[in-house]
Amino acid sequence: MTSEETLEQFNLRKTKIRIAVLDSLSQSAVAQSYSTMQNALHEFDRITLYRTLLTLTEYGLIHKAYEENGESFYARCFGCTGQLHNHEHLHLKCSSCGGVECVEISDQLKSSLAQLPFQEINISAKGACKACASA
Amino acid sequence: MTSEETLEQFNLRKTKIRIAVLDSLSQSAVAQSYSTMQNALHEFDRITLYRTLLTLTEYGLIHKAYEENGESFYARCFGCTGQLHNHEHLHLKCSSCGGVECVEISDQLKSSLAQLPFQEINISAKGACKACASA
DNA sequence: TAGTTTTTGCAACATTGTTGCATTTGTTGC
DNA sequence: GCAACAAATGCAACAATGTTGCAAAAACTA
Ligand SMILES: [Mn+2]
Ligand SMILES: [Mn+2]
Ligand SMILES: [Zn+2]
Ligand SMILES: [Zn+2]
Repeated sequence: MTSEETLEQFNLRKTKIRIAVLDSLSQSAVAQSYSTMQNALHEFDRITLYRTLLTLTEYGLIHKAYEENGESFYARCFGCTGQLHNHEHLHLKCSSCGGVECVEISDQLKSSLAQLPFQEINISAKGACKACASA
Repeated sequence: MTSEETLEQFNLRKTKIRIAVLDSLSQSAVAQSYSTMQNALHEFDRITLYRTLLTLTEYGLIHKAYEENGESFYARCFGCTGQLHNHEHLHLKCSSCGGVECVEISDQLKSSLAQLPFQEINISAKGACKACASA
């Protein structure tokens, strides 16, 4: 599904920056930092980017995968809603390249997490990302 | 063990702000935000607080329990080192009062986490904290 | 207590978060 | 396509935090 179709489906106006952000995150294998996106989308105002990220997060189209020292990383969501955000994966911050990626987790871990009486459970970890581990 | 004794044990100089920070976090049942600590310790410079938190974190005496929208919460560590930080608990951000607390996790979840090939695994969740849930 | 090392306080700057408001853009009905 | 309306954008403005350099002060050691 294209980014335009996705926005339509969620009754969101199809604006340039929303399409650009969704396109960018959909094509990216890793999460993107706010500053990276700001550089890539420098034709847009940073406040507009800020509000775009808020809106897309609110509607469950993207999620903040990681935040450390004021640096936030965003990734495309698949099957999330604004209400329920229990990602069935963890967020790995690579100690080598600094990148952030979403990593699948075991069924055992999933079921352990499912028993917790909380919402928006988020696991983050540090280690070598796929690219750096295989290099 | 007093904060002074702890600092001594780690070969850290016993400065006023380090003692104050350790005292404050040791007595607190919940994690404290940077701004809360800054207000409480307003007799110290904020950069000094910033560096104090860095140092105490580096030595494994405290840990950043939660960070969101640039707001960081710190809590006392028990049995951590600067190297190994796999907390066997999760960090709950209360949707009601906004506080952050460290919450024990099940043995099953612990063992699931132990199988992950990563370091510094951190689980955060949102929900009602102990105080707000019982109110 | 004197000398050495570390820490602090302050200046300085960058980045990000956040809101208000006028202008522009997207959508809908004609 | 065009007008009208609602929503989003761009810009100003400000607060908060992150980060480094450096001189003065404090902590430690002999
Ligand atoms: Mn993710
Ligand atoms: Mn904790
Ligand atoms: Zn990597
Ligand atoms: Zn609470």
